Amino acid sequence: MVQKSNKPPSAAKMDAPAAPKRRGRPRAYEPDVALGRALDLFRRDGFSATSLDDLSAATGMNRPSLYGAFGDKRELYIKSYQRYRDDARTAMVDIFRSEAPLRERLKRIYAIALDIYTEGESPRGCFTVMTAASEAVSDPAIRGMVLEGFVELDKAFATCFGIAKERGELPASTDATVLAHLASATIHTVAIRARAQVPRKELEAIVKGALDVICGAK
Amino acid sequence: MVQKSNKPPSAAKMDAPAAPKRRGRPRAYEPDVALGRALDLFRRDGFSATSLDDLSAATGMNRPSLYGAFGDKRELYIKSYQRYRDDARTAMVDIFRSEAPLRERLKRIYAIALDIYTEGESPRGCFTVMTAASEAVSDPAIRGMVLEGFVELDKAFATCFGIAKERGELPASTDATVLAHLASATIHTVAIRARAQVPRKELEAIVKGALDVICGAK
DNA sequence: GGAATTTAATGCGAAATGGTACAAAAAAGT
DNA sequence: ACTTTTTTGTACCATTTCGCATTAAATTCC
Repeated sequence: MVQKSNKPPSAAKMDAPAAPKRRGRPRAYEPDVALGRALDLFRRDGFSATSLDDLSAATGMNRPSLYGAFGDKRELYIKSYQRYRDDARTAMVDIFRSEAPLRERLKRIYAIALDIYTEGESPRGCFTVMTAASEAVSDPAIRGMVLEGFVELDKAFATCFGIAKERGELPASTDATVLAHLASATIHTVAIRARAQVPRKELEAIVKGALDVICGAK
Repeated sequence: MVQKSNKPPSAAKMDAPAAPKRRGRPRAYEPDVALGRALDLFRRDGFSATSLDDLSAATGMNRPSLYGAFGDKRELYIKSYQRYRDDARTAMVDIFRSEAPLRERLKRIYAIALDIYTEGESPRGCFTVMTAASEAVSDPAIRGMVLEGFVELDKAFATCFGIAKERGELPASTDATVLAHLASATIHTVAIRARAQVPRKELEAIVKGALDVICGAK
């Protein structure tokens, strides 16, 4: 029941608040790394195929601690999904805002997406797609998060293309929303294919083809 | 435990082989409609959230009968998936082969896809996407089927675009494979979004935009 | 009508599941 | 030293899960 911290907490607070001197017995786990482990499991097996025993083993926390720290299985799933989204967002937001030319920005976005989708050996893929496909979508709160994820990505791409239009990188006649949907579709198709373990080379080829159509053949 | 046959078996043998006079007690279920019900359940809840009790209730067959007819849960899932694919294929194959102009053919293909993805009220979506996202992809046989589904769709689109090129509907410089991947990506993105209950109108708008890019704005 | 055969129906059982009660442990406050 | 507070660890409970063994029913063949 001990947590080996090989993977650093992605949202590690660099400014440790100087040990707030909590009152009772100290925690034997670090919430950040525990949540990361839970996320890995949920991502591999989905919501209902992941048992609390599995989660307990993976996080190094026993069941009651898990419960106390994150709530029940559903809440833990939601928190895992939020964490996943936060990580993905922080990995991409700088690139979306960068000054680089359009094609370069898009290339970097897709490179990061492929990193996320293909890391590790067992089926990974995209948690949003996993969640959408799960029975958990019948939960309105979870479905809301998924929808939010879709529009967030669509918007990011849309503003990206809007800026490119202003810069003259795209003809003035182009519809930024349409291109954004195509760009999201490309994200989605590689996400699903990655889940089925299509090799990264093929995914990169699909991305390249999409970029040729979107930005104009290089 | 009785099967109400409101939904006709999609693969109904029109030529009933004149009652082959089976030997023992007659079946109380019709395998085709039972498989259809199982398919509906798996599609709604995924593999592991669907219990044999659920399946038994939905099919009107008790557990041992289910077992005898289709094998264990995994086999039933696989057969459901095969059935889904067969239905989808037969719904689309004629359109892929039709003589209609490119854009018309594509419009019909996507219309059928949206029919499949949005029918019913509870989350439906695409079984291939569901399966890919499920923990079942770690099963090599199932993963194989999913991959097969991807290439089948890619190929169908690719030959579609190849023919369009020969007909002069597309510039000779277009890469049929690249467009095929884009067309598949559009299928995938609407499949996922449909699962999250994005209204059909929005899905149709996404499809229209993609068609404008693929075939040239109308 | 009776044997053979195929299916239905009941229900059992071992394991797993999500969740919790409760006592022991480890720290800080007094 | 002793109380208070927080967390851990064990064990448990009720329910669900998958799979099967067994018996009862319905039909054909002889």
